[in-house]
Amino acid sequence: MNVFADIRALVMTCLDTLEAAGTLPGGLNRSAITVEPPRDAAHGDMATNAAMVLAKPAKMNPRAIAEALAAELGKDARITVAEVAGPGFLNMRLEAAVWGGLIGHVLTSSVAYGRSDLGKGQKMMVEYVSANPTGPLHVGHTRGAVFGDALASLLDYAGYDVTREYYINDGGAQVDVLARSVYLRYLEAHGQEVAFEDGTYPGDYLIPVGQALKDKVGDAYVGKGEQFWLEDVREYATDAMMDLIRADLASLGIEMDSFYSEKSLYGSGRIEDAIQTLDQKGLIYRGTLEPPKGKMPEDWEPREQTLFKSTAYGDDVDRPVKKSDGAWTYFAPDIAYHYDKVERGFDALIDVFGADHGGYVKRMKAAVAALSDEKVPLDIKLTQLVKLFKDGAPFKMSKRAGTFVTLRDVVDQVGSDVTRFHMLTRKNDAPLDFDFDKVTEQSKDNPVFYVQYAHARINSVLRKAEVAVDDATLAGADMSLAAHEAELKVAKALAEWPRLVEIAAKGHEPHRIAFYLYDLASEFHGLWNRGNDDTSLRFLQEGDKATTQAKIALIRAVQVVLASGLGILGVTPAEEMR
RNA sequence: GGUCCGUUAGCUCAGCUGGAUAGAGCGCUGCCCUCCGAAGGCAGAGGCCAGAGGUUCGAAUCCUCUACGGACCGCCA
Repeated sequence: MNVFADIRALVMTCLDTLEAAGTLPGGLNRSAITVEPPRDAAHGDMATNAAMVLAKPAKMNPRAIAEALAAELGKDARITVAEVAGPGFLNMRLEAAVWGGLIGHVLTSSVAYGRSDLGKGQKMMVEYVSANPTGPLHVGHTRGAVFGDALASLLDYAGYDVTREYYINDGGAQVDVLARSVYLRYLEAHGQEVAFEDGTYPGDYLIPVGQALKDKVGDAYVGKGEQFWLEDVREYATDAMMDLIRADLASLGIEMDSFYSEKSLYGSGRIEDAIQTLDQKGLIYRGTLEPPKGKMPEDWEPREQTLFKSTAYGDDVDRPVKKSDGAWTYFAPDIAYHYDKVERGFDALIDVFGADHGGYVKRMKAAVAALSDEKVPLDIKLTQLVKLFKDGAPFKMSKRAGTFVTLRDVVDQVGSDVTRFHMLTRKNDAPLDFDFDKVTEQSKDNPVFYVQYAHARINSVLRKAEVAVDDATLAGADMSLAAHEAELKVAKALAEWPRLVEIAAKGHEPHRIAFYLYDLASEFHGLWNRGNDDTSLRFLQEGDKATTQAKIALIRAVQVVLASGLGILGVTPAEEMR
């Protein structure tokens, strides 16, 4: 049940009637007609722009259309007032019973209230994290992980068939570096002195990996050249790193549906296939790129390469798929990987990258557009930097100084719920401040706490109530007993939930959920506070079971929606505050 | 030099894809709370939506240019 959609449908019906009566010409495009909450609640419960949208194509005065439409809408039992305002807005007030009915509906639907069939079961892939398997995840990855996971849940809630995937970059030179680094730790485990030169990973996290390798193979690799051990150690080490990463993700409650190995593409013919497919479309050629404008790299010299004509799909320059020595660039397996996504039958793709990958957006979109004949849309969401603060002062990360902050450091300090919620209180493309002290503060300033507190507070009322508080009973409560203007305001906030889910899902913007939850919590706390002055607004009305039940039904409905929203964000609703 | 992102109250940020008098929290100012629901509550001040053009019934939102801040910019992943 979506009250806004219901009323929009009613507007459509009324327009049909007007057309049939000859008041309006037929065949007008109605797609731009919206039914929304007005910015100022004093204008009513809902407003439609129908008259203004239709005025031009109908060659009629918007106010004339609005007045005819208002008369028609007024005939519906749900509408108490429909009046024309300003240039042709149509403001409507709804019968209190509509809001009361909504509460019953929320309680019988539970988490299904707000679910949408917007996605119509379309297959959608969200690729996220995809960090190189060379070490534990750090703070930057954390934001991408949380964002991607919440986005996936949101799309699932909005009716898409979602697959969560991690692309393992295990095919490039960085995993050779990893293997060499682990080998050094392996020698160390055998009691040798080793030096970590530039270009190796000196992190402590590889010590147990070197030890485990020793336990597994003994001294088989000691004193041997790379040709004997590199491949084995590489595989062993990347597996170990992926175990580490999986555990990191699990600490945030993230579980991928699948992991896709870049390495598996090499030698399988898939890269060749993908490039050949582009070639057949006339998009592959041999050529030499112009030098980059502005700052010229010192060792730049023109070289002929195999290029993808990404400019045919909006990129700024064509991109190399083969290096001058004939080996694939990193871009080639990426193309093959995305081709594979298309071939697996996904209707739409989303990639979540860190902002430092912003330069690859156009070429990746170009590749997918070319490979899917522009049938499969690819949206790329970039997550901006996380700025860490401790005691109010910026906290600089440095590998060298040992102040490198991992995902695990953050989760261990503030917990998964706080981390996840806070990371979603900002748009993905705006930088985010993360203050270790502020995010755990128990005050109204902290949205995480404020939303959780609302949920817990409702629990506390439910515990104290001396009436039946199961949802089935509450759903049957006489809501006319909780129809004070302040209470209707809360019900109206609940009515916006399904609409908000669709808006957030369409825009791929999970942060909207977090902001909505804050607003809803704020409505609830506001109602609670009014009960301090006006005892008739308190939820527990001694000696009046029917009224108490109606009031509890209202706040229990709030709790249902809070729980649904928190569920999308991957945050556990708090049962009580410590 | 180019591309992408950002610029909204003193500060940190929302703004429902073009709607009415642009919102929230913090901070500030003034009231209220010392028994029953204050890990606070109520009210107020505070804005040329970076700037300039354009598009139309209507622009913080769309287009162009400019300024400032950030990220990235053959053959590293």
